[in-house]
Amino acid sequence: MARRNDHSKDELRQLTLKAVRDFLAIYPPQDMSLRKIAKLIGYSPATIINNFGSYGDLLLAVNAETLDELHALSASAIRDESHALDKSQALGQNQAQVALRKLARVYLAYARKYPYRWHLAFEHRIAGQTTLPAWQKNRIDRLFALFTEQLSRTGARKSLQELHIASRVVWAGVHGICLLAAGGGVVQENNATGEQMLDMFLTGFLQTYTQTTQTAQSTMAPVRTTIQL
Amino acid sequence: MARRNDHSKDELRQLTLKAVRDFLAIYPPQDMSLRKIAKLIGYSPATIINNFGSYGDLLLAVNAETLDELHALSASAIRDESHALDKSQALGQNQAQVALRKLARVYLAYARKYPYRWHLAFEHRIAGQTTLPAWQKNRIDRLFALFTEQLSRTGARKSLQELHIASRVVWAGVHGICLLAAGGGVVQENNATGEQMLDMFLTGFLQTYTQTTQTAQSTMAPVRTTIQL
DNA sequence: GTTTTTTTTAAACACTGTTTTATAACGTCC
DNA sequence: GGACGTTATAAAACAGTGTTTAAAAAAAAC
Repeated sequence: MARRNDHSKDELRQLTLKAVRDFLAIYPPQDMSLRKIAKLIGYSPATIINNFGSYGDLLLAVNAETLDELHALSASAIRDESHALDKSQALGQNQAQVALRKLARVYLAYARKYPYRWHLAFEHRIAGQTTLPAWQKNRIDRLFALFTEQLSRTGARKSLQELHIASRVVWAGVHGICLLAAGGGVVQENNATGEQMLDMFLTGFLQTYTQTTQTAQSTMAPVRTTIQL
Repeated sequence: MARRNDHSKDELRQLTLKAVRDFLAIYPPQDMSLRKIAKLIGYSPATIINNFGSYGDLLLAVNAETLDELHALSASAIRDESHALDKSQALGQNQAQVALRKLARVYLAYARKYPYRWHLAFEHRIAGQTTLPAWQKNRIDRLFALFTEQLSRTGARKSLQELHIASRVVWAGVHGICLLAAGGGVVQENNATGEQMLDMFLTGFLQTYTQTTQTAQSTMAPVRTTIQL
């Protein structure tokens, strides 16, 4: 009940975060609790709250780590394609497509290797928090930017708006496929491998995306603007 | 503390389910609790548990309703395209594509209209339950089947395996886009409308899917089979 | 050596889902 | 009609949750 000075404030932060990582390597998020983590690191629940603000903020900090790690892995995976000075435009276009495929693979591999942490980062909703803090939103945007960047290098002539939408579509597709392939959610898929699904998705999307011009794309009229249920 | 006989067993079930629906029309799932629902229907928490087995089973029952409703809306939305006796094969192929677009729109409209219930049905994981019961898995499969059925009518010559994968890809894409467009999750998108994203996704996918033959599809070699993190 | 500040926690609080136990009402039999 | 078993209901207890409060001990400042 008194100060121990075993660890500095930052050491204790890292210690806590590691405990959460270790826990989520074995057990799903819903089995985790503030008190269990406290017992794991040998401190009281109140100490963790003092350092992070709340249990929700602790989860937010873990998610920030996860997003950083995923971003770092993604950026490093496409560094070759991304940084190479293109000899020809055609080569650059191909490199962009290869890079997008690698991005997708990294996502899938990550979701498979750290399913609980991945799940927590993308699905968790802080209780009272209606909108997540800016520093967290920036991390999400940084992930989107990787897709946007490569899409802009495919050589397809698109408006900025279409590029923006396309990056969201690709991200959403990859994310949805990872949900199916990495399980953890309600829906789960065993017969089809994640790699097969990613390949089919990207092949289909990129083929049309790179060969359709801006106007031709928008002439594909929607069935109806909105559906009223 | 004694039997009241105000409602029959089944009436009480319906009463409880309606209370949950009403609650989730306003408040997110994480704000809901067994005790709040009990207070809402004027019964004790133990009564609900007696009728449903556990709080988790109650949520499962609500999710079953949600999946049934979504399936019914989907099936009814494509009934015209689906049941029309095709005069020509080309017409049938086009009808299939229109049907797939409608399916996607229904999903998006539903996710927007009932975001909390939609979210709960597809993301919620019952605490101790590692696999969900068969009657729930069947409901998911029935949703997939709607996509599979329409995809098989597009006229694309594919193997059963490819058809299976394609239906998962389309579902995953639609689901991912709904996650972005309907919010509720960590990631959220405001600049691009869900309709735009769905159109771009389906246009891209269907164009390649319907024009590529089985073998040509599989010649598109993957970058690497698996990525080691 | 005294005072102030900082770190830490035990205990209390208001919740949560679940189990146990008791009781009141119903249906059935005589 | 009265006794008996069954069924529905809930109050209370239980073990758990995140959070707040208050107190105490160690470190730092003077």
